[in-house]
Amino acid sequence: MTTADDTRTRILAAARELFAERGYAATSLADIAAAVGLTKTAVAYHFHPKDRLAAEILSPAADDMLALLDAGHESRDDFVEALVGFAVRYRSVIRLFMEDLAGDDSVSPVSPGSERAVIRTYRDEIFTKLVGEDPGAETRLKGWALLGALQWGTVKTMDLPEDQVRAAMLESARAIWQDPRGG
Amino acid sequence: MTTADDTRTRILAAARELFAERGYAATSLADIAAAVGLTKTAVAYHFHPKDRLAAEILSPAADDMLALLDAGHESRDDFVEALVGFAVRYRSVIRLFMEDLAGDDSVSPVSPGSERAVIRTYRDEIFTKLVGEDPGAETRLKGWALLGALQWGTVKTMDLPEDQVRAAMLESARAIWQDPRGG
DNA sequence: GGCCGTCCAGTACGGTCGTACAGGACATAC
DNA sequence: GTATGTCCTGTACGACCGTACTGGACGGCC
Repeated sequence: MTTADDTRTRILAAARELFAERGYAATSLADIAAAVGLTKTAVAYHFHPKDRLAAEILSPAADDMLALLDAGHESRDDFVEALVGFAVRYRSVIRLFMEDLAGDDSVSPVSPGSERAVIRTYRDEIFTKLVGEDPGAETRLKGWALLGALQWGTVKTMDLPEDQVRAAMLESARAIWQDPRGG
Repeated sequence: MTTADDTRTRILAAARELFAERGYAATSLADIAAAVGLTKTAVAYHFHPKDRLAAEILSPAADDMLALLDAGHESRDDFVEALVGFAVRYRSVIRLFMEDLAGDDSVSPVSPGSERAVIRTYRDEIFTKLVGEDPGAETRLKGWALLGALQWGTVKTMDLPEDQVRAAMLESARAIWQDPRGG
C-alpha cells in the first residue's frame, strides 16, 4: 500500500514533468517508465489508459478552474487576476491544460469519449469571461495573446518562486488589456 | 514541369496549413497527402526526408530572421516592433518556427544533424536582443510572455487581415514591456 | 501450510509512423 | 518505334506507439 502509493506518486511526478517539457503526445509511457525506473507495462498497470494519467494530473487544476468560473468576478480585471493566479499555481500542468484548451476540434478527437475533452468545454466559457460575448477582432486577439503569454511566461520560468512569477505575470497580463491611450 | 511544380506548391500550402494547426510532429505525411489528394509516397517523393518539407516552409522566414538579427536596432522597442512585424508576416509558419525555437534541447534532437536545428541557434541571439544579456527574472519572464503572446495572437487570428493583426499585436507587445508605473 | 490480492516484468498484438524499392502511366527526345 | 526521364502508386519494411494477456515474486490472512 505504502510502496505502491509511492510509485504511483512518483509516476505522476515524472509524467507531470515530462508532459510539461514535451507535451502529451510526445511523451511515451516508456519515457515515463524510464524516468521512474520501471517498465512501460508497470506504468500502464497503474494508469490503464494513458488518458487517465493526464486526467489525474489535470484533475485538481480542472476542479479549481470550475470553481474559478463559478465565482463571480466584478470586473474583467478581477477575472484576469484570478486567471493569472490559476496559471501560476498550476504552471507545472498548464501546458497540458492548454493543449486540451486550444487544441483543434477537428484533429485528434482527444480519444473518442475521453475525459480529457472535458477541459475543452471550459474553453468557450473561459474565453467568453475573458473577452465577452461576440468580441471584436482586437479584443479576441488580445485574449489569445494573454493566454499565450500566460502559458509561456509560466512554463519557461519554473526555476523562479511562485510569488515572483505571479507578480510579474500579473503586470504583463494587465498591460495587455490596458488601453495605452488611457483606459 | 508546370504540373509537377503545381503539386509541389500545393503540397507546401497544405503542409503549411496543417503544421500551423497541429504542429510538426502531429502532422503525418498521410495527412498532408490526403489534403492534396495524393498518397503519402507521392509526398515523400517530392520532399525526401520529412524535415525538408518543414525546412523549405521555414526557409524564407529563417532568411528574414537572419536579416532582422543583422540589422541594427536603435532601441529594444525598435527590435520588438521588428519582431512583431516578423511574427505577423510569417504567422502561417510561426508555430513551426516556435517549435524549433523553444523546443527542449534534451528531447527529440530534431533529427540528428537536421537542418531544422538551425533555427534553434537563433534562439539565444533573438532572446538576447530581446531581454539583454544576463537578464533579471522579471525581464526573462516578460520575454517569454511576449513570445507566447506573439505566437498565439497571430496563429489564432488567421482570419483577420495582416494590418489589423499587426496593429493590435504591436500594442500588446509594447504594453508588456511598458513599466506601468511610467517608464 | 494453503490462498489470495497487489505489484510488476515479459511477451505479443494491432496500428501508425517515415521510408525504401519496384513498377506503371505519360510525355518528350531521338 | 524506342529510349529516357518525370510523376505517381502499390507494397513492404523496421521502428515505435499504447494495450492486453500471462506469469511470477511478495506479503497478509486464515
